[in-house]
Amino acid sequence: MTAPDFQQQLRDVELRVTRPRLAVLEAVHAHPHADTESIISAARSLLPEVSHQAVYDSLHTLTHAGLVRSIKPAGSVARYETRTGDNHHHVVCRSCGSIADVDCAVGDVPCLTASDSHGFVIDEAEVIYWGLCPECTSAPSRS
Amino acid sequence: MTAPDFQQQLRDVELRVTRPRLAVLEAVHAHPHADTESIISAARSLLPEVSHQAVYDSLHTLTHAGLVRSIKPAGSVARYETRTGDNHHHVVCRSCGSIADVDCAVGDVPCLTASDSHGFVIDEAEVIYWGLCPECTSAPSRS
DNA sequence: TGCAGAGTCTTGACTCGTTCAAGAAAAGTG
DNA sequence: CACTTTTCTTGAACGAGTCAAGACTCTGCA
Repeated sequence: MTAPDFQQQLRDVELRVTRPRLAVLEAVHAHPHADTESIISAARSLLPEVSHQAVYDSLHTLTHAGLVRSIKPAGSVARYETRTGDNHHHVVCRSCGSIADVDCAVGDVPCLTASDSHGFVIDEAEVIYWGLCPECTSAPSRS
Repeated sequence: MTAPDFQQQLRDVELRVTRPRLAVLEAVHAHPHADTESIISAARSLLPEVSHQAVYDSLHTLTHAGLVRSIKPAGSVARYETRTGDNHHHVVCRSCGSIADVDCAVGDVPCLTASDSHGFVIDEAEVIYWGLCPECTSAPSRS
C-alpha cells in the first residue's frame, strides 16, 4: 500500500485529498488497532504540524466513508483499523487491552442472523471476544 | 423479584447488604439497558440521598460480582442490565440508540469459538447487532 | 445489646478523551 | 488565476467517569 494508493482510495470515495487525511490513513494502516493518541503521533511523524482536531475530523470522515473502521471495546478509548468490509472480529485482552483480529468463525456475513430481531433492521454484527492474550496468560499481572 | 430477593442475591455473592446497593440493584432490574444517569434517578426515587459516587461504586461492585452486566455500545454511555449468565446479546439502533435483547442465535455458549484465537484464552463473546429499530425504520430522523 | 474493625458512602475536586466554534488556509472548478 | 466550498488550526469547553479523605454502616463476636 503506497501513498498513491491512499490518494486513490480517497478519490474513490469522493473525498478531497488533503495531507492530513493521507497522513491519518497511512498512520492507521501502519498501526492497526492504535488509539487516537498513537495515531496523532504517527501522523505527526509524517506531517509534523497536524492538529489533533484535524486527526479527529479525518478519522470521522474516513470512518463515514468506510475507509477506516473504529472499534471501542468497553474500558478502552477508540481504536482504528483499515481492514474493512470483510466482517472480521476482535479478541481483546482483559488484562493488557491488546487487540488481535479474528476471522469470522461462521462464514462471510454470518452472525448477521439474530434469532429474534424484535423488528430491528440489522446491518452489521460486531463481535468482541474477551479473554487473556498469551503474554498475560503466562504472566497475569495484578489480578 | 422482590426486595428480599435482592438482599439474598447480595448475600449469595458475599456482599454486604447496604441500602444503596439494594436501590441500585432494584433500579437496574426495573430499567434494563438504562444509562448511569437514569439509574441514579431511579435509585434516588427509592433512596433519595444516594450520591452518584455510591451508584458508580455499587454498579462496579455488582458487575464484578456478576449480578449486573454492563454494556457500552460505541457512541453510548455505559448501560446496565440484571440479565446475566445466559449469553444473550443486543441489538442497538444506530439512530435513536435504543437497545433490545436478542437470544443467542447459535445455542447456549456458542459464539465462543473463534476460528483462530491467536493464542488468546477466550472466556466471553460479546455480540452487538447494529441496525435501525422499528420506529426509526419507518421515520428515519435526520439522515 | 454493645463494641470493634473492615468495608462503604458522602462530598467535592479533578482527569482526559472528545467535541464545539470561529477564523484562516487549502483543495477542487472553470 | 480567481472563486467557492470544504477542511484545518487554535483554543476553549464539555461531561462521563475517577480519585481522595473523612464520616458513616454493616457484620461478627463478646
